[in-house]
Amino acid sequence: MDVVPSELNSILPDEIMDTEAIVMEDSLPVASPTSVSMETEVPEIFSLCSTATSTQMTLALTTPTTTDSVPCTMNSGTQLLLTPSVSSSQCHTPAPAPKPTTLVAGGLQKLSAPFTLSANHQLILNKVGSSSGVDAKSHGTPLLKHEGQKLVVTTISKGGQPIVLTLPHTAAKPGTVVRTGDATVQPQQFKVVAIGGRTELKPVVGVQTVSTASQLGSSSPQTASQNQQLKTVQTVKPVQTVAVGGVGTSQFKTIFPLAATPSVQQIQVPGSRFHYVRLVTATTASGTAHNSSPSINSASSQPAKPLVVNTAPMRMSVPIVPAQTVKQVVPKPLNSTAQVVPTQTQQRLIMPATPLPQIQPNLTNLPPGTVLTSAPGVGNVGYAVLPAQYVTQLQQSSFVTLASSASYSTTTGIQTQARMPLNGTLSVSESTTRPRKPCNCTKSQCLKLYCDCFANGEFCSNCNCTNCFNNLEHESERLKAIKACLDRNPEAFKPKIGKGKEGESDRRHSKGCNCKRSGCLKNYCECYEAKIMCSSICKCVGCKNFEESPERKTLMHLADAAEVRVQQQTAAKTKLSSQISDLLTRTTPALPCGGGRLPYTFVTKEVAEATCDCLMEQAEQAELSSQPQAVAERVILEEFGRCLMRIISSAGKAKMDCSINC
DNA sequence: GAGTTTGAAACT
DNA sequence: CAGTTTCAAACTC
Repeated sequence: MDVVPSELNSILPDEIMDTEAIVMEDSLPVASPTSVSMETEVPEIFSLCSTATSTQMTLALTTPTTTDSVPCTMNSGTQLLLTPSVSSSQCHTPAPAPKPTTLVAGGLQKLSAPFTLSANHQLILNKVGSSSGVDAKSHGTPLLKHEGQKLVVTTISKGGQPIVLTLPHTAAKPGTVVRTGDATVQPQQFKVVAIGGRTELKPVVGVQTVSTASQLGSSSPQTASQNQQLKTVQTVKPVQTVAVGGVGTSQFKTIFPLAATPSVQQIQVPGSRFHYVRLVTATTASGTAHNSSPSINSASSQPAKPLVVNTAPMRMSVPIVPAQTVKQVVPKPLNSTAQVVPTQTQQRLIMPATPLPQIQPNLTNLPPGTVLTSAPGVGNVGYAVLPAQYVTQLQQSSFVTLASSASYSTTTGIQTQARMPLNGTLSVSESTTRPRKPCNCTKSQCLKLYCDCFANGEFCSNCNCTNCFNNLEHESERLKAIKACLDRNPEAFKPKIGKGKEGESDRRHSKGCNCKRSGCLKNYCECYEAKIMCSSICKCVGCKNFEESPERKTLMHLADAAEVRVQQQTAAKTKLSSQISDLLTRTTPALPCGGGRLPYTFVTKEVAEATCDCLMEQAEQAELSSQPQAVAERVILEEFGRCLMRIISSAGKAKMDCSINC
């Protein structure tokens, strides 16, 4: 079974091939958190076990703290449930225990399901009905045959190391987890790459097994499978379901099962904010897997509510290690809000329905049914590169839907359909929370690092650029551009502002600036723009952006003063607005018909004028009658009293009338 | 808003 | 690797 041609791997940046995130160790006891030696901050034990029945198997994700665990339950054929897990090695399904022969320590089971470890170190569990799979020995890889959901796990390691494997299965063949690779090797690092495809499965974590790998590497597939035992699976970090090396950023991994046939694998480039999505066509899986392939969505950082993922191709998102960087929108935990709604002809993932600040940008440019062509020269394998931000934006969109058409007839393309917010416009919140400015590129097609969007790993969205290729419609060009940038500078997409050396400022520019005329006190300077001081690695001339610089201090003071003024103005405006609002509230009848109006609200201009007229009339009469001033004043006051009485009487009458009428 | 300045990125 | 060109953002008027 051909999973991912090596030629495709060759296209991808080398970083993808790096394996640093997860250490795999063979001798760990089952589900023993304390014994885990992986490079984890908060180790989680992830156990995979199945029930004796064919209907359900459980993927239990546990952690010593139990706070971040997200157990997964995979229903045969149709659903994978992620449910909280407390214990570290228990199957969560209430089904009877598996056959004794497959039972291993901690309730885990041997792998009896077929799988394929491809030449490029991808482990595939296939829904292959027959046992005539690839000859494992001929490929130097083991093969297990299994009639369960197809599961693809890729190490992407050039070294080709162990992999992990998980798999659900039928009653006759209890779900199993397999580990491949040579167990005799030292603890190894490997990267679990996105799993996807029709039968997309999320590679949640690294996996540790107890099996001795020699069994796997040298024995026949069947033998290997019998000897394979799943021990533990670990995530690298609490919120992370896919271990990835390099400088991570707050990101999601997402699988876009965009077409019915091709599987999708997602790859995280260490240190890159791009998400590589690899489309894989399982040539041997055949269409039989279509309706029974489960999708596994890996654990999120949040305590998990059950997450039901349907078998239909869908998009899955997995949060990865949050990083130091910053410009990115904090990914929305996937925990409980994502749902998958399968349809006959389309697979839809309805994203969290909560009000979301970010909208996927360039899907606005995608007409429904946009086809993403396969990668040139790679046969029926297509791929796409998605920036993390984009993924995040997608996830945060209330209405984003990526769908694949079941009627899609070829295996060389991906059909995507984007559904935008109903109003088709960005919300206020989204516009205000947008982390970057729109670009204005005109000549670079937004495919060079001149473009901030591209440099930040984002698709252009609501930009003012012309002839923009930084979108899904030009994915192939975009991919080439990314590769070109990475060829020039492997760290091109890594954050420029990183940690400084010990003793230095916490943050400093990774390359330093080269300013010559700005004194590093204008935003031309990347250091100044990032609000950090120049460091020893800067090559700037006439730098004034250092700690004791009087110019810098002056600027800082001015900036502070300006900020204070802005704050004061804001506060004043807020206060005034509040007062006006309060005044309006007070002068607005609390009840219709004036029933609850305050007394003074009855003294309108007309009433006041009428009252004055009455008083003036009394004054004139007193004057005409030559009354003493004291008498005149008394008459006027008496008239004023009567006026007040009339006003009060009228108010009361109005209130009564209102009460009657209402 | 048009024109200028600036420095990173790209190119040679 | 250095010099030059291209580019888009920052800035000025």
